[in-house]
Order: sequence, then structure tokens, then C-alpha cells
Amino acid sequence: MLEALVDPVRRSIVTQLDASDEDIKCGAFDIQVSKSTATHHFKVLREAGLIRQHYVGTSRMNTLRRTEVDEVFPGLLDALTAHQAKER
Amino acid sequence: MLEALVDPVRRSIVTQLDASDEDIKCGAFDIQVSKSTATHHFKVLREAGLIRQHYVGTSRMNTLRRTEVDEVFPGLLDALTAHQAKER
DNA sequence: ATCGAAGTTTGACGGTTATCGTACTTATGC
DNA sequence: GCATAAGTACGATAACCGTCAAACTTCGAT
Repeated sequence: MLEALVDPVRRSIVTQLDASDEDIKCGAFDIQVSKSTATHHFKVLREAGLIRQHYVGTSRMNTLRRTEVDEVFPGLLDALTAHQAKER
Repeated sequence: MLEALVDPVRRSIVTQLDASDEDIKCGAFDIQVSKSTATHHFKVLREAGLIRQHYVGTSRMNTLRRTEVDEVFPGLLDALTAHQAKER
């Protein structure tokens, strides 16, 4: 899980999800990588238990598993987003 | 800093330091890598700002920079050690 | 039925990084 | 002084990981 959060692209995905109050589809994230690379990152995040995905038509929606993550790693997401916010 | 904490050996070093109330010299850690590899990890941790080092004779003592780390990344170390403790 | 939009899969490439052994430095103890 | 102990420096090697392009699948719209 920590390993999933090391990559800056994946961190960006997580913080964008955390900042939004709605699910976000894969193609709608603000990331500068190719589609195939994006797919790879979503897979890593999913297998790490950080996000959940479900299809809506051809789009795959992403949900942050906030409470579940907080359960196994209390404080981590807060620490991350707090640090991210401070850097802006 | 997050990147420094990805490696399992370095995480182990950090948690061992956090669990101890005294500084620990490089050779006294419970890690299964060669001396030269250990030196490498200590260097990474030092440059990431996670530890501080000072010599005592021929031994190099390691100190966790607890408060400084908490300052730039509140909650991270707590989350780490809490999670580690839960896994034991 | 056909076309396009959204993702996935696969294979390849490149860079970073963890690892080790060996040789070196420095300090302590005899 | 000399030997030993504790780290460091330096290559070299191997594995991992992020990246992309290309070919493919699937769903929806026209």
C-alpha cells in the first residue's frame, strides 16, 4: 500500500479522488501519461486496496476506499493530503 | 521522504529506531543485508531527512528525527509504526 | 452494421535501485 | 606499531518499475 503511494502519478490520482466528492472515470484525471500507463497505475491502486472500480457504460469509475484505508493505515491519507495541500 | 520509506529494509530501520529509546549504531540493527548495502540505506535515510548520525569512536550512531519528520509529514510515522505494531 | 470512444493487454525498452564483494579508511585496544 | 573492528567508496550485476506503442475488446451512438 505504501509502495502504491510512492509513485507521483498514483499519489496524484489519490489526492484528486480525495478532493472530489464524486467518482472519477479513468480518462478524466489530470495526469500526463498514456492510456496504457494509466491503466497500469489504476491496477496497482486497485490491487493495493486504495480504490474500487465499477463500470458505467464504457467508462470505468474510480472510488477512493477512504474508510477501509483508514482502518488498516490510520492517518496515512490524512498525512498525505495535508502534506500535498501544504505544498501547493 | 516517502520514497525512502518504501524499501522494507529502511522501514525496518526506522521502526527499530522508533521502538528504541536510545540511538542505535549501524551494525546493531536487525537487518539481513551486507555492510555495504546497509551503508547505502543509511545514506538514503539521512539524505531524506529521516535520521541524523554522529560518530562515537568507530561506531556511527543513528537517531530518528522524530519531531522534524512530524513537522513536514504529520501523522506519517505514527501511521507507520501503528501499522507495523498491528502486524506483529 | 458501423464507427468511435474508453480501457485493456502485451511486449519491449530504459532508468533507477537494491544488492554484493573487494578494497580502502579510521579509530580503538593490546 | 599492529591487528582488529566499524564503516565507507566503488564498480558490477540483476531485478524491478514506469513508460509507451500497437493491437485488441466492448459498449454506445448514429
